[in-house]
Amino acid sequence: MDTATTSLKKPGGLAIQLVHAMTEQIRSGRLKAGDKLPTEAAIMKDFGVSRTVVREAISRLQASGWVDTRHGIGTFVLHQSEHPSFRISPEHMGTLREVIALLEFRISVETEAAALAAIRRTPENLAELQTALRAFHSAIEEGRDAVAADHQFHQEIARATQNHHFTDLMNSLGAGVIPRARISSILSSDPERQNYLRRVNQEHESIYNAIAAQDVEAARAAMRTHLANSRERLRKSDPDSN
Amino acid sequence: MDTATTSLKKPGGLAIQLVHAMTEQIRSGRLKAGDKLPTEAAIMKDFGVSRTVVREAISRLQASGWVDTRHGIGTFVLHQSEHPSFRISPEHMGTLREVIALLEFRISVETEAAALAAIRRTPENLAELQTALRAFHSAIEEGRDAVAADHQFHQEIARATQNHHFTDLMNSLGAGVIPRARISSILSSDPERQNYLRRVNQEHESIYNAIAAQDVEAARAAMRTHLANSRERLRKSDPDSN
DNA sequence: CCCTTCAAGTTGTACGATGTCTTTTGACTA
DNA sequence: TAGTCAAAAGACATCGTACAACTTGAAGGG
Repeated sequence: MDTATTSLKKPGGLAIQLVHAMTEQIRSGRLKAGDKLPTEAAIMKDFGVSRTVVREAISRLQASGWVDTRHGIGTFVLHQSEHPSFRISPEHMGTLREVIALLEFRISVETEAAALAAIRRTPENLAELQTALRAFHSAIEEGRDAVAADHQFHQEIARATQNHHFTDLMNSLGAGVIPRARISSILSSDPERQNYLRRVNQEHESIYNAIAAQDVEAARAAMRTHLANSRERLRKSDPDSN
Repeated sequence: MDTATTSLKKPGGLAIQLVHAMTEQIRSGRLKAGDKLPTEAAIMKDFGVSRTVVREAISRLQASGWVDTRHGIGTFVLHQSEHPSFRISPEHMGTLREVIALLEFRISVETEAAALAAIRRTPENLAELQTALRAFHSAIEEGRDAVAADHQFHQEIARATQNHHFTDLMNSLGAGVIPRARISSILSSDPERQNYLRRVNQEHESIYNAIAAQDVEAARAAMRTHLANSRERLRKSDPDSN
């Protein structure tokens, strides 16, 4: 009952097969970078499938970066450039020096994110920020872990920029990069730890207030202060490392 | 107001917009891993688009690894890997708005990178920067493609920070994000293009001089000026986009 | 109670029609 | 003759309908 007219079986659907067929044509060199693909109508006839399938296949090729389609002109093969992915691996966070380097990197991204957030934050963003702020505060007072709320706060600032690159980056960093998660063992005594976290909370509130007031420079400064303070607190906790 | 009035604006195609809307729902947590997406019919109604658009959007989400569809059952959100890698997918570079968003992100990273480079650059870094600068200059004068040299310059600044996170990020962005690669078709006339590139070269030299002089604030300002100018040049080339 | 069959729901594919964008062409004007 | 602009043609974008394939779960018969 298998209409094995052409060849292979049915891995998934016609669109998938078509994607494979076309990527193979590109890989093999029959279609070089810059070449124009046949029109959708031509592909329909060549492979004996409907326009729906052709369009879905091309759509996937676009999503994968193989081709680029221009309205009213055609679809073209792109130069296959490698886009190595950027990721923070936990193995790189072994030394204090590495944690500080990451903090330095976060300063660059998050100070600007705070500035943009101050301009563009929506009322919804403010509400989410306040939620994270409250969660952080109650976590401190009740002695619970505040790392998740901390990360949530920073992530919501990224979202308030309305620029998904900031969100994506914060997302890729994850909650594991919150330095406090690592030094909780250093600050052993409970009062000292609470005092430390209250200072952090205060810095968060300063950031929030600047964003709420749409004060760009204040937001930038408050975020830089916050992260720079984090860096110094780390340095102080282990002076012989640097 | 969550129903049909979730209407969207102009950029790209409806499918792209739908992809963004859905990825945002996943990112924000409204759709968690394992959740079932609404049926295609429901999405059609929610967003007021045809099934063609819905299917194309879902197809792209599949290609990007966000969701998985099972015939006769539905589409489900996949659990993202714990440390999602940060990656600029060509899918996101389709519209001018997206290119500008990326430029905005680069401003945040590279202004700080320039500042750090001004402090920490080694003589070797300076030599590499000058090499890139010369390559850029000669490429302009000889009418060759200057994109590679441009990217090289920015990458070398990242390296001069002595913080591998900046290098890694610039590496992941790749040369494909140099806006000029996309607007070369816009600036068709050769004199106009050369004039444009000479301005860029001049801005690069300002950055280099500040870094060479170890003037932190000047480096920061020069880089911000350079990227902000790039953004404005883009905006001017297509004013109705914003 | 188990097995079969069927119905409903959902995704997969096909086809035709219309809208929009770009390039080309050709008539019209200076 | 040369330049300009509008119409036409080619190609992608979106829409709507119809039907096929697949899964699940419930009804029905043994």
